[in-house]
Amino acid sequence: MTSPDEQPTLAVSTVIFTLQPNDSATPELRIPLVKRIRNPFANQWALPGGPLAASEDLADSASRTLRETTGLEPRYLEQLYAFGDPARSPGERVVSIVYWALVAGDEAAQVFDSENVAWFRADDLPQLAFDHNLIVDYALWRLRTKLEYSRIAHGFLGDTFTLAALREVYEVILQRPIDAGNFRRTMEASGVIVPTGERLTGTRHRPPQLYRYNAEPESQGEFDLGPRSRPMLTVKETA
Amino acid sequence: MTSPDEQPTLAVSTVIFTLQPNDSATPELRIPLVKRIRNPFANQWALPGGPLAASEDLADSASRTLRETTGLEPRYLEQLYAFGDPARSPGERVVSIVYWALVAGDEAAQVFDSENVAWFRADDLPQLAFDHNLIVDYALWRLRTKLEYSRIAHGFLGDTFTLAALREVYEVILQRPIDAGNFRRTMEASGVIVPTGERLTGTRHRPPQLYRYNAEPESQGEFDLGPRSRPMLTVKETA
DNA sequence: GCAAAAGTGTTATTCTTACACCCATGA
DNA sequence: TCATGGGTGTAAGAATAACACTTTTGC
Repeated sequence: MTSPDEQPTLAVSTVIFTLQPNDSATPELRIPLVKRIRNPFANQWALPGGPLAASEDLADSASRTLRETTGLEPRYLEQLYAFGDPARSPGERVVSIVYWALVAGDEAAQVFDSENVAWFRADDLPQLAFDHNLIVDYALWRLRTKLEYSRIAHGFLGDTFTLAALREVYEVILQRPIDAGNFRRTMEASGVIVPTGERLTGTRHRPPQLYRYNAEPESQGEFDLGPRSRPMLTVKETA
Repeated sequence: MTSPDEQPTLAVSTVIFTLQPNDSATPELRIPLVKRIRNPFANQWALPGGPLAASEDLADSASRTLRETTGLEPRYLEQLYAFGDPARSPGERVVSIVYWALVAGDEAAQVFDSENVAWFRADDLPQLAFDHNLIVDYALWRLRTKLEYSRIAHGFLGDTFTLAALREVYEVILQRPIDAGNFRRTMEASGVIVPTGERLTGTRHRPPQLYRYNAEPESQGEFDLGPRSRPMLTVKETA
């Protein structure tokens, strides 16, 4: 065990969500995990992360981990929780500050799938190292909760998207069907999305309008823990 | 500055809220601050807190700080945020994990008001050490936001209370009047409170019913980050 | 009786939800 | 023309909000 007066180690980990296209009609919510190569929990899967560099901001550390694991930039990034139970890591006191992030599904397709990095279905994880199962469950709860009152869903999508695609994000994450007509009206009234004027062709039905996320605020009453180096890394919303 | 490979220091601080009875009719939202006795920021006011002890849980550390500062036990305690900007503490890298807490107003009256601890109105603080003004603002935002959808208001009150007292908590924190009739119906329908059968006498009007907080769950869909040593220290609600 | 707050009733309005139905396109 | 979602209309029901009114106490 740790000697009594030793300083706890500080680590930053990230729960990275993506919606990956699938053979079955609906996409799946997936997260990337890395295989540990040393003890404790050698050979078990764990959240990507690592010790905090001496002069690195917390969000930057999460962002870097995300980039190193997936090769992608987060479309949404927010601090989740600090986990500090003295018994959560055998042999050493580790306090983990955990972030959660969204990346666009089409970009994430199969990037960086190596021996040591793999994507798992969020609702069907193996036994993970440390308390990481609990952490993912909490992140999932947070994602679902926040999706209902906030404007983060577009974080799973590209720059433009149809209303059907946006609705599908909600349906997959919340695991329930949503009335298409009501969804359209609610979204349009909220001002969160703006029609681009373009339409998506090539479908075998009426070509749907494409929308873009509305960067203008109306910032839903969120508290902005800025300033940060990049606007992407505030608590609330991304550019 | 810090040498590049030095481990950051970990501290735990707490924003402690109370509603203190006042000469003017309405109570005031106040928080205790401690005067720093050493650099950096010597002689400036700061949030109570300190370095994390080697085998102490994060919430326990917050709870201990609270007890040492106010002599009280928290009626509600929740993690707020981890602040880790590399520049937030001159000369040394400090990551602070901040909790926020509610204590009952009548208990907090004037306890531990010494040379080095004083209670300040939450909306009228002096310039604080570090980034503590930002932290308090965030905690205030969180308190106000959470009060609207959660069942934490009784954390400011004693074991039993009148509906008028509970409503006053909402009115003072949210800074707007609330319809007494609608408030009564909403609260009673929610099942959050239960009449004790007792009435409060000694007023110069009709004696109001006393209520007690309903410990039974209906746990508003909160995620319980337990187990902890004491139920008080979960993320959601207290016993 | 009067003041003051407790407690109840009632209605207008807004928000939510369900679902019917027409529209535009590819095949 | 048919199948398939895109997109619009509408009405019932629930939740919210505003406010009038009755009740019970102390003085």
